[in-house]
Amino acid sequence: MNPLAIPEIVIRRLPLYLRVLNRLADDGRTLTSSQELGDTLGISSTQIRKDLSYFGEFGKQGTGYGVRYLRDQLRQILQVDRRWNLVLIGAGDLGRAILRYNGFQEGGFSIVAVLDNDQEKIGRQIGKLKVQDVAKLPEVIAEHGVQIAVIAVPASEAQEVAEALVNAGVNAILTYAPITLSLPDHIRVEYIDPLIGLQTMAYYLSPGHL
Amino acid sequence: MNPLAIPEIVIRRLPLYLRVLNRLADDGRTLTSSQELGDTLGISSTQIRKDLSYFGEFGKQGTGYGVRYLRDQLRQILQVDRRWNLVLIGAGDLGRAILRYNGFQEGGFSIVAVLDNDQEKIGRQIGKLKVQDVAKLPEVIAEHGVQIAVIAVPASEAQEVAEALVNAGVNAILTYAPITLSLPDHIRVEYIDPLIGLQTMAYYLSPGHL
DNA sequence: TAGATTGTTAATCGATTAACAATC
DNA sequence: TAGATTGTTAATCGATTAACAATC
Repeated sequence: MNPLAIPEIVIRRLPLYLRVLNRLADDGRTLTSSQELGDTLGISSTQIRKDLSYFGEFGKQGTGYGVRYLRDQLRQILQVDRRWNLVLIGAGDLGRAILRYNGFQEGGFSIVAVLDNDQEKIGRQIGKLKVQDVAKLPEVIAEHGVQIAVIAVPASEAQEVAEALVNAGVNAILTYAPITLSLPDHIRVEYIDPLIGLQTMAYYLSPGHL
Repeated sequence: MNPLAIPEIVIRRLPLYLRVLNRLADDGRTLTSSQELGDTLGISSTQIRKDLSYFGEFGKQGTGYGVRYLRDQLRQILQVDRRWNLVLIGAGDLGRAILRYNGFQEGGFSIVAVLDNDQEKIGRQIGKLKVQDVAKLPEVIAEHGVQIAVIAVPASEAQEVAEALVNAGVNAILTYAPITLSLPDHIRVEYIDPLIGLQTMAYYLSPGHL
């Protein structure tokens, strides 16, 4: 293995740090510390300093971190100091909610197209986008240089959609369908599944755990 | 610490196992193995057997696991062999998407009320539920014996809503707002934040990582 | 019986944290 | 200077996995 490889669990915490830094910057704060970041997130300050140390030295002893500076550095590290074009598959309620959520935009991602296979939905306007036929997938992907797709279709269709996306050249997928996708190893997949959290909480809410 | 305490990371995998078992049962399968479950989820078979061993012995050597039996056992362990009543705060696009998603229902959770603070939305019908004034929170929680709430309001309102929920007696929260909630330690909180996954993937999509 | 698969132990691997020198 | 906080090392802690006896 690459001796410089950074643990994925570290990479996964960087967006959390970035989220807090964005918030601090919005609040007009100029300085922060690993202590403050950790308290906000429920993480130890040591862990935050250790995580950051994989990438460089961003703070000043006795002073802490410049909020904007650290934010910009994290954006660079995560490659969200530029814009990623996304396609969204599925124009149902969930798809619409995703389209109206500003967070993607603010986080560095632009949804440039929404596609569906339902003739009823194709052609409808949602915000600034018109729902396109999923058959147009290859053209849309090529046209916008899309590398990341978002799946918001029923579980029963997700695998098929995912394969079409991969065939069209996408190499990362964020899926809301509660099903494990079976795809080539080099395709990155992230799952959003609210049931995991709910069922985990249910376990801890049972009498023996409270 | 309790020497019998089971690592949370183990608890968090059980819903994944349950999801696959539900699927296998729907497909009419009667037997499975740790190998098959692991292959489906991208987890080692050893880890699955080890995880299950915290709770008992559910399989037969040489044969594997009965799909329905293991599914029922996991439901019992996770306490989703019964129904949990949820309240949903926020009747925007996301709230509506959550209400129409069957997965909660199938996973053991029933959304029994939806509340909002927007006079425009209060009184509207969404599916079987009428949007109620968030001021009614305490009564609604008491009436339905709600222990778990789902937050689908903008980030700027999430902390306030969370505090109201805790005051009304809720002790677990699933939140879609991209903000870390500051709440008493005994309150369980689960976060759904699509940006974490997207930004993690962006990191790995950069030229040096592909 | 032979083959398959579980449940479990012990070893390995990897992540977190305590401690502290450096230094602003 | 005194106080605060970083960056880093080494120790600790915890999770994963390899190996295998048990047994269906």
